[in-house]
Amino acid sequence: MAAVAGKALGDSAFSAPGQRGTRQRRVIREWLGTSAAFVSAQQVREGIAAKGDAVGLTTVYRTLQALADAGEVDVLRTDTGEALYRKCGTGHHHHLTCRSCELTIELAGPPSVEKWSQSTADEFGFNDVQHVIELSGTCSNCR
Amino acid sequence: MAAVAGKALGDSAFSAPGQRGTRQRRVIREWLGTSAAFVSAQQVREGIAAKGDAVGLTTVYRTLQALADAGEVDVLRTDTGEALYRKCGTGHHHHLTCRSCELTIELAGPPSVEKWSQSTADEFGFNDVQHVIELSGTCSNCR
DNA sequence: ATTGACAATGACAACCGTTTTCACTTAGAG
DNA sequence: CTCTAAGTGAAAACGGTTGTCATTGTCAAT
Repeated sequence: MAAVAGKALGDSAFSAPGQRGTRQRRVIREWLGTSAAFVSAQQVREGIAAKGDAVGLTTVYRTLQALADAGEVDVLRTDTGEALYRKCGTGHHHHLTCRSCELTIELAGPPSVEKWSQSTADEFGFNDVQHVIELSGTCSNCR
Repeated sequence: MAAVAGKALGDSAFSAPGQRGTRQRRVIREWLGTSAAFVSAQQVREGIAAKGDAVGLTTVYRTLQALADAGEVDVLRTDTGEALYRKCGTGHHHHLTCRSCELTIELAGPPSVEKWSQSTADEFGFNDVQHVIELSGTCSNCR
């Protein structure tokens, strides 16, 4: 149910068996690539509409979810529960976000967390640990 | 806007000017104290109802929010956007949560993060940094 | 003890992001 | 070209949360 096959199939995602290449998916992925910030599903739709393309909100939600499942985008929740998406660079990283303007900076984690999280997991008998670190503060502009 | 004054006022919260001591608030705080896990607003209400007390859902939401603002409870969001609350121990801490059963363990942070987050914030010109670390994994029971 | 002002409550409706439904369209294999 | 299952999207459903507003309760002042 959850897991999508998604093997290595060249560099074009959505080539998994039973997945079709449609205009909508192409447009959404392209648009995401141009945005550096975290955006909501609605913003994606608006951004695309502003370019003259139209994609149904339902499709935006479904596509973003698929991208998230495939690990192509990061997802995070605002404190109102809204989901924000962002095309993520390769590899593991964390975020420093301005509480006022939402400016987000991608960070490498502190060198020691990997070890710490693993040993903590071991200590409590947990497997497959993942860690998320979010820093928030007030950026120089919003000071 | 974010920061709440919350001075030392003895050990009774809800003593801020213009705040009254009501049955509902007492009951909610008491019930929270008996639950070690993260719970939703609805669960709080049900738990209280099961004890024979009745509190309106609206009041539960408002009270939990007030407690969260006052720093008396931790808030986190499930991946469905639902808010979960938990009476937190004193001081700063993090969580290790089982992705399957939601079992949550309270952790002290790795020793170096404080320094790291401060220096990272400095580097990017951010003030008032806060950090959140969430570890997730599969606990031994859910293996 | 009584009063009165205003905080608090709670049933209910509104909100809003997200998901489901379902009839219609379309990509792409044969 | 044809066929079929995947994809689409408008609209409705959903579910957690927040707003509304008439009523109730607290507590300081009397």
